[in-house]
Parts: sequence; C-alpha cells; structure tokens
Amino acid sequence: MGYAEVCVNAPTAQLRTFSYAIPSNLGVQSGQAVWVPFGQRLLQGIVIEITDIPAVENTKDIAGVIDQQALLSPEQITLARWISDYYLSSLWNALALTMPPGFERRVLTYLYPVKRAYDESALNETQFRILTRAQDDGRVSLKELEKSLGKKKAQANTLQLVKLGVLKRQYEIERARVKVKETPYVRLLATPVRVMEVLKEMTGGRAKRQVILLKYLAEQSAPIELTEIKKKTDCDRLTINALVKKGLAVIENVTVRREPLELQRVQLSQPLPLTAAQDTVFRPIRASLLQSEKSEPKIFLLHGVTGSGKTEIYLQALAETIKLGKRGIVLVPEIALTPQTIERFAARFPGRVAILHSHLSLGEQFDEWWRIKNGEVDVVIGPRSALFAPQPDLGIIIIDEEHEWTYKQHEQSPRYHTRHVALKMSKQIGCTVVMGSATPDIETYYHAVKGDFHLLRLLERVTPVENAPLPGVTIIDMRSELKDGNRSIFSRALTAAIDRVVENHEQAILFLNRRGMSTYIQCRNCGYVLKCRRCEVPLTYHLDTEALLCHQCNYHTNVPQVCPKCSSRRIRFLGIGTEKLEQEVKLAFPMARLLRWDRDVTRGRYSHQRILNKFRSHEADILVGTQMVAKGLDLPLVTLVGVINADLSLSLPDFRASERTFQLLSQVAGRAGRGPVEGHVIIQTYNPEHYAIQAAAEHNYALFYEQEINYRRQFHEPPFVQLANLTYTNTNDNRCMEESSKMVIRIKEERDRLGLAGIELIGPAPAYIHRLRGRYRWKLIIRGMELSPFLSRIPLPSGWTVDIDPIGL
DNA sequence: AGCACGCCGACT
DNA sequence: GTCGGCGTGCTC
Repeated sequence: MGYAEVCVNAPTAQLRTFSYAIPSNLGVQSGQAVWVPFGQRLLQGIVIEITDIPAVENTKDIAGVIDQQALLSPEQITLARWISDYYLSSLWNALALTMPPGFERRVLTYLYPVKRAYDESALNETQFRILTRAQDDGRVSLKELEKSLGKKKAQANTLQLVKLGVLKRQYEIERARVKVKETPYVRLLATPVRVMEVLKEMTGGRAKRQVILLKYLAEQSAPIELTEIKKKTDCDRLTINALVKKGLAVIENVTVRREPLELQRVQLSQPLPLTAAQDTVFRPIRASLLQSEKSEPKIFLLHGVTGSGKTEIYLQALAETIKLGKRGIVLVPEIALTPQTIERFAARFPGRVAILHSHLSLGEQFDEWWRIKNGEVDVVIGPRSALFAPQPDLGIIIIDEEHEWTYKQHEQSPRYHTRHVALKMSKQIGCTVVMGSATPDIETYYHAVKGDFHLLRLLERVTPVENAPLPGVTIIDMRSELKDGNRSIFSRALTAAIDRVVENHEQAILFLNRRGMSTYIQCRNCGYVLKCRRCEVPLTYHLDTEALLCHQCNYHTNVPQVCPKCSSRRIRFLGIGTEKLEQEVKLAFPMARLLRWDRDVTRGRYSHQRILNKFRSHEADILVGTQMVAKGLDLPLVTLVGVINADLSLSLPDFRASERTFQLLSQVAGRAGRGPVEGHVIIQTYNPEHYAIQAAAEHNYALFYEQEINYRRQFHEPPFVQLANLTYTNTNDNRCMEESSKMVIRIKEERDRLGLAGIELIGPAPAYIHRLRGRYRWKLIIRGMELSPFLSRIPLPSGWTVDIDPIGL
C-alpha cells in the first residue's frame, strides 16, 4: 500500500501536506493533480511526495486523478517549497504560480429540497424564504443565499434546515473555466470519382444547395471550418447534414489555438552587427551559456544607459541559447507599456515566441501555456508571472529593467520578487540570468560590485546617428520662478522650449507623476480636505467624469456644493494632475496638438498602443502623461522632455524615495534626443540641490549610487539589513491596535528566547494608508537578518499578512 | 468551507 | 443545573 503527501487547496491549513492512501487501481506520482476528500468536501490537491509510511494513522483514499500525467515537475515543486518557506506563503499558493491558467477550481454548495412532510411553524421567516427559493428553482446555491442574506445568516439558517431534514446539501465542483477549444470542420469523404458520379445524379434535381456545397468541398485541399462554409457558400447546417447522411462528408471537431493578435503581423529582423562595446559584454554571457557546470555563478547585471543597445544583447543571447537546443524567458515590467520591445523579440524569432499576460483572454492564456509546455516556443515574454511559464530546457532568463517595482508582487501571496526567484532558479537548474537596466536597483548593483554577480557596462549610446550625445538637462528652481513673479506651472525656460518644439515640428513629452485634475480639494474656510470615506486618502477631481475619485479604491462621488464640515461655499481645487496639466497646456500653447497618456485614458485592451501609434505618427505635438511616458519608448521626433514637478516622488515617506526619483528622472530624460536632432530635458523642482536630481541631470549613476549606498549603510537599510512587513487588517481600529501590540510582545518573546539580538521591531503604527476599502490597517516592521526562518516560528492569526523584502508603501 | 467543541449568559 | 449563542480550531 502506497501513500501520498498531498498539498490541499483549502482556505486555511495550507502550510502543511496531508497523507492520503493511494487506492490500488490508481497510478499516482508526485507532481500529479488529484481530487481528495477533505472534511466534508472534495478538493483539488497536488501530490508532493510518494511515501511508504503516512504521517498519521488514519488516512483517507485519494478520490481520483485530475490528469493522467504529472502536472508539475520535481523542480517546480522544489521551487514552490522554497517560495513558501522564504515568503511565508501557503504551499498551495506557491504551487499555483506554476499551474496552467484557470486550473484552480472551487467547490460550490447546493441545497436541494427534500420531499417530505415538515412542521411549517418550526421555520422562521428567513428559513421559509430559503426553502421557497430551493423549491422554486429545484435547488439553490449557498453562494446566492450568502449574497442576498449575508454570510452568517445564510449559513446559520441553512444549517438549521439541513438539521430539520427539510433541505439536503450537495457539493459540486465549479465547472472548468477554460478548456481546449474545438471547432467543427467538414471533411469530404468521397473520392473525386464518386463526387463526379453524385454530382451527375443530383444535377437538375431539387437539391441545388447540396450540389453547390459538394462542388465547393471538392475544390478544397483540406477540411474546412463549418462557419467558413456558411459564409462562402450560403449553405446552412441542414445542407451539410444531408451530405453527412449520404456518407459523402463528415463533421469533425478539430482543436484550434486561440492566438493572441499581438504577434500575428511582424516582419523578420536580422541580427545587427555588435559594436565593440556590445561585443565585450556579449562574450562572457555566451561563455556562461556554453558552461554547463551548475556551480559556476551565471548571473549578469548589464548596466547600460538608455539607447545603448541592451535589447540587441538580449536577442543575440537568446539566439545563442536556441542554438544550444535550449529556451529562454524574457521578463518585462509591464507588458502593455512595452509593445515595441515585444515586437522586436517577435520579429527576431517569428512563430517561436509566446506572450503570457493577464490582458489575454483566459482561453488565449491557456493555449499559450500548453504551447510552451509542449516545447513549441523558444522564447516566452511576459511580466513577473511569466517566470513560472513551463518552459522546458530553460537556458536563460532575461530581466529587462530589473529595477522596476512591478517585479515584486505585493498585493497577493506569495509576495515574491521576480529577481530573487530567478536567482534561485539559476542555482537550482543552472540557467543563465541576465538583468538589465540603465538605473540598476541599488541592491542589485551592490551585489554586482561585491562580486556576487558579473557586472557588465554599456556606457555609449547606439543611435541611428553616430555618437548622439545624451540629452542636456536643465534644472529649474521653481522657487526663483515664483520670486520673479511667474505663478504659472510652466517655467519660462520650459515655455520657450515648448514653443520652439512646436515651431520646428518636433515633439515634446511632459511628465507629471499624478493623475486627475486637482490632487486635493480643500475648504478655504476651515481647512478641511475632502477624503475617501473608506480609505481616508484625499479625493482627486476628474474633469471628464466631473467626479471626485479615490485613487486607492476607485470610490467616486460628486463634488459637494458646500464644505461637509463647516458648510462654507469656499471650496478650492488644489494641486495638479495630468488632466489639469493637459488643460493648462491647451491654454498656454493653443497651436499645439495634444495627447494624454495615463490610466484614466487607457481602459481598453489596445488603448495603450492606439495612443502611442498616434503620437509616433506625429498626429500630436505634445504627449502629457504619468510615469507611463517614461518607459522604454523610442520616439525619434521627441526633442524635449519636461518634468513638471520632480518632487512628487521625493516626498514619499519611504527610504527608497530618492532611488525612485532618480530612476524616474533618468528614464524620462532618456526619452529625448533618440533621433537625428539633439534632445533637451527640463526638470522643474523645489529641491534643485537634492543628490537624486543632480545625479539624474548629469546622467551619473555612479554619483547617485555612492551617496545612496552610504545613506543605506549609515541608516541600516537594505541591502545591509533585511526587512519584513507585518500588516493587520480589521474593520475595528482599536482591535487593530490591540492585536498588533500583542504581536509585538509575541515576537519580542521569541526573539529573546532564541537570543537573536540583531532583530529589531518598529511599530506598531497605523499603515501609510491607514484605512483601505473600509478596513483599518496597522503595520509592524521587522529588521534583521534571515527573517524567514525566524518569522516562520511565529503563528499568525487570521487578519495578518507578511511581506518579506517589501518594496514601496 | 463546514463541522465539533467549549465557554459564558438566560432560562427551567 | 441546562439550553443554546457564537468564537476557535481542525480537517489526512
């Protein structure tokens, strides 16, 4: 008798595995997806291990297998275990990263009426209503009842009804959300000779349509799609059925691939000759690809200024990998914002590239996933989750713009960092990792300087024009503008520069890192600032909807006529967002054609591309936008970049604020002067002497790094220490405070018991966003070394979340 | 999610 | 002394 250790998809108790007996008629192997009885219900599980001895005496049997083959490889299971241990997530959630899209299925509870006499007077009003609904529709799902009655009420009353024997409960597994798509095709069975005979017999008869259809089918060389026939021949299903009945044709279901549109029309591109500088960085990467020793560290940080040709290095490294019979994964920070990059990959490896991202339909995601699993693609491109694509024979992982914060998943467990997991994978399977950035993450750069990674540098630009210099940057002190009587949001220098660009038929980008019309609304009488009811974040006014919007939870409300606090009519709109900026540009530069690019104008699936294409084809002179405009765009006509307010990101209460500002400014500055005409950047700020702004203006990463790493060392911030965030969420603020204070005591006790003097606690304190969607949040910061094994010893009651190596607020 | 168990308040 | 409310913990 064999046993299996199974990880079960239960809401709680996911940290361990459970032992199940393998029935003798079932072949079960590790990595396989199975159905297992758990409590009252049947749940999905993944077999982690096959053993001879179960962990407990009494075991249940595995109910059945979901798939004959193993769903996950031993490597994937090992990796998931590590993720679960390091990021303190449930094992199931870690395993789920590597499962095919739409794989997870839940169990639904249905209530059926039992036909028997019952005492009507024993039922209360709610119970009577539940019973009536079940009787009317034959059954009712617990989910529906919970929606209309509330969770507790629905559960308590249905339980009563079940106990009384009036209702019967049955569990059903939610139907598969996605499966292989099949389309009916019509195939001609008859031989050409037979077709001729039949046509002779039927011509002149009543079955005119059948003749047309038969002729059409005889002209085709392959089976043809049923809907296509309907379109081309005007025949309907009846005509086709008639031929099928006569044994002349057959309808077959054929598996079809749901293909994302993005890659269908690309032109093949050829490798470019590498410059001397590119060749120098390419050579060690190629050497590492040829090296099969697992023990050799194969991690590269490619520090290359914008426009230095990093992408060509990626492309040639991938070509080299493919030549060796292996495959690659390319990670990009935000797929919707990088269509140009993706096109370049698709063009170099036509038909051998798959894209994975959440904008695809579930069906498309599913088909792409299986194409990858079956080894049909050489290159997978996607955001952080694409790291877990089932790419066989993985030889290289490329992380483009490695410093981007989107590589850290923080809103959902496991709260993993793509870079960290990729490094783990490299150690595990021996693949090469190439991380690239113009402004590397301080921590990555620190490790590269220390020798943990190979540091490669590309410090010249390769532009169509020989030696096009990096754009000149002017810092404008907005305090002196104000002193000189300029109260406009545009400095005199910026106004002049925009005028010149419009006159010369060039293009400009204006960058402002905030959406909306005005960023807060204040009563001038009492000073009250309008805030979101659920989040306590200042509401932003949006002109297009004429509403106040919470940028945190999307709550919107009308603009009040009077102050809600003092009833004064003196309500003023203050601060500025991209929408207001757009308006101001219209007023100041009436001749310029304008486009805005932010989250408010990019709702649809292809809206990003539409805006970008419009700007690229010079249908607009000025592009106004949030940080979206800073990402990898290559727009040769752009000769001016204006940063309206560089201080917004600098003032955030986060130790990475300087780093963030430096990155944003460097990136946005890199958008100017990528064509034949020299570019220029104007940064407006109230902190002109700040080192992040100074270093960005000089395009000097080393200068920024030296100051920043000293600051981190001095104040004990990463990479010199590890951080973890513990957050407690509850609708009751007092409860939050009590619970988090209790947690502090618990953690300190454990620390002192183990004698870990290096672990330090900060807080508890209300989180930066104290209230979110009606729930209060309190935060506890832990700093020290090797926090995961320490924190895993502390049980976390429900309401707590852990974030290891947190980024941002 | 759903069930058992157990602790405290309102009743026989 | 008992019934039943719900908060807590376990499910192989």
